Amino acid sequence: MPKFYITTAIHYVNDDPHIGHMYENIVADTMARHRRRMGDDVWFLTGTDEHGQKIERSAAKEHILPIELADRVVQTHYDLDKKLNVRYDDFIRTTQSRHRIGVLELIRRIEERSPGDIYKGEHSGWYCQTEETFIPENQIREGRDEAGHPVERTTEHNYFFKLSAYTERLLAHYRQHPEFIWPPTRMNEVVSFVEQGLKDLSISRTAIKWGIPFPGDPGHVIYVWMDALTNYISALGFGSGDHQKFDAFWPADIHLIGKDIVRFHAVYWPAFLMSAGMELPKRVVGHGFWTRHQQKISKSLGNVVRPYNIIEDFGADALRYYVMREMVFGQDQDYSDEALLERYNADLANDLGNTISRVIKMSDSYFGGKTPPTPCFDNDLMRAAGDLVPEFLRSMDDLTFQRALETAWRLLVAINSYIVTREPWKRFKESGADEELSRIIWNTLEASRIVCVLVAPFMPASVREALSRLGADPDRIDAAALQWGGLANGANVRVGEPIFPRADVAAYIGEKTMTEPKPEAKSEPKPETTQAAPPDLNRISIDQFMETDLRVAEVRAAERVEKSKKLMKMTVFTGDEERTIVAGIATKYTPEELVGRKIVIVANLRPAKLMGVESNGMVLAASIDGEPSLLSVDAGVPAGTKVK
RNA sequence: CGCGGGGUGGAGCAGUCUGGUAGCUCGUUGGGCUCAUAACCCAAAGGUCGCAGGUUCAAAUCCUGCCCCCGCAACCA
Repeated sequence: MPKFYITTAIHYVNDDPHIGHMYENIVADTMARHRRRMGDDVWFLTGTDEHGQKIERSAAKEHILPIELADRVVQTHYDLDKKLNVRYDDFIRTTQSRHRIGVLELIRRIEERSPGDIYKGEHSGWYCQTEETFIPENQIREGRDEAGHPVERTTEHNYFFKLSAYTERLLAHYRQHPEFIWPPTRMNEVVSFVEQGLKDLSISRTAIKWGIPFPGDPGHVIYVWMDALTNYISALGFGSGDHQKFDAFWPADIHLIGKDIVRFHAVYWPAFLMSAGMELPKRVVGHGFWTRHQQKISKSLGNVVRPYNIIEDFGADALRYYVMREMVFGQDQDYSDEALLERYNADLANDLGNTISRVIKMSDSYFGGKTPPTPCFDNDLMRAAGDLVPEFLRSMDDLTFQRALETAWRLLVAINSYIVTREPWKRFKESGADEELSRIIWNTLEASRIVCVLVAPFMPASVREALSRLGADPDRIDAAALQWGGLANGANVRVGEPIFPRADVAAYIGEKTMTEPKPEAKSEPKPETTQAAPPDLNRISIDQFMETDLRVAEVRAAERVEKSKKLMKMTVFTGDEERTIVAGIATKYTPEELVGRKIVIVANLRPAKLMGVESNGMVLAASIDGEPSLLSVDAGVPAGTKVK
């Protein structure tokens, strides 16, 4: 029996899970379920990354231990996976002892197989605590890194991994295994990155305490990648007395990850493994991101999507179907409740649900609650299924899930078309439940059954229900069940409430976004579905506010900053002095309309250099989608007036 | 020369690697059906596949150049 080992990235426990985590686990689960039903011996691993400074600090902020924070967030992942019907075989936490054992064993093997690959060196540079990494000199500006996080000058003695020695070997591996990285665009990126030459990698830290102590040098902890990536083998018992699973399942068939961490999985990880003399994973698959209004989803933008309400109200399968059907696998995709519900209505309620309900109802009323007595092995639906099933399977192998589902839906269209052409209701009136009618109805049931079996990995719960209503065995979703003829004659069918009741999109969206509960709405008002929890309502004191020196200033001169798209350099008079302020308002305002204008500035802001120009303060402006609108005061207010 | 992703009927998107009648969903229009969840079926309208060259018997697809849009970063203190 072929084995299939699939992993997700381990999720960092500094935040509750969002659509990105859900998506990754849904994809992995779907693939795992599909391989399992096709007969593979499947092992599906997911888990959490729980070490590092960010966790250490978040925990400290809440006055709890890092492990307590991790325990709490891990629980939300457990709960969510359960809700989503994500059935993993194992869940690894990097704080577990089995993981520590695996990491230490990997290091031991590297030292044994490739002496010198791990060495102690000095690492000095700008360290960003938010990113938990040293930032190259050229990316530092005003004490901050490119993302605006503060950096601090740090020197430490670290252990390094001799990544530089693997440049050629990695490139050779990519050449020999063009399928190693998917999709191909990511492969190109990685190749060009490696071709520029690799630098050795720092693999330990002394500044961090929350991690696995470095073997033989407990002042160091093992740094993120050497720690985190190893989960894929430590979870299999690598380094422990019980390595049966490791022997059976390593190397991984698919590491499913976000496109942002392809580099680590396709460069660092194989290099570690080469150094340890171990087999490399077969494939690194980088999926795209969910966006919100074409924007990257991020905590700081406050547009994190957590469609808990959708799951609650429409079921996990609705979300599972949507993400698999809507996203072209590998690319980015915009999320919206509206799109999800439209898909839900069009595909699940109208097509899948309605068709099943339609054929069951006919079978029920024409054949006394049973599947018809006569099967049929020569008809259009059988031929359609015969064409579509292999096509579906090919798409699954190609990871084109969107196309696979489209293919399954073509069979639904064929069923509906078949029904309309045959007009069974007319036939029943004319000649009753004769053999011809039996064949017709059986064909529609059988074809529906096959659609269900096809999509079972995508919507496990709904398909079980549908199959049992159709009179089929809900557990039979394997490759053999895709053959025509699986439906028994004379089995009980069951008419029931719609599996996918139609959603009133406008009403639902309206209801969910209303702040005031509808007086007559029978369901309870809920917070807006896709918005993150409202921002912290931590109030500040008046004293804290007074620390901000807001005052009126008069613009004396203004000019655009050269080569800059949005920066305007202004000379403003603050009542006692003139100073230079740079602001990102050039998209909206011209220098001419600014001069003479009275604006409001933050006067006691630390200076900062923008495009080489030092700015001493900040102008206040409201901004709509990045379009600034300056705050101003009446002309009579003198410059320097305090604003509060 | 910053990195990346795009530009395909009204909207949202496949298809581009592996050239060969331009496809899907929604929407619109007309017709049909009444078994089904106001669902379903059929048909129609609607596209110079960003622009310009080139390769080819044949280009949305390959090559060259250009234009535009969107992320990210440089620059929203």
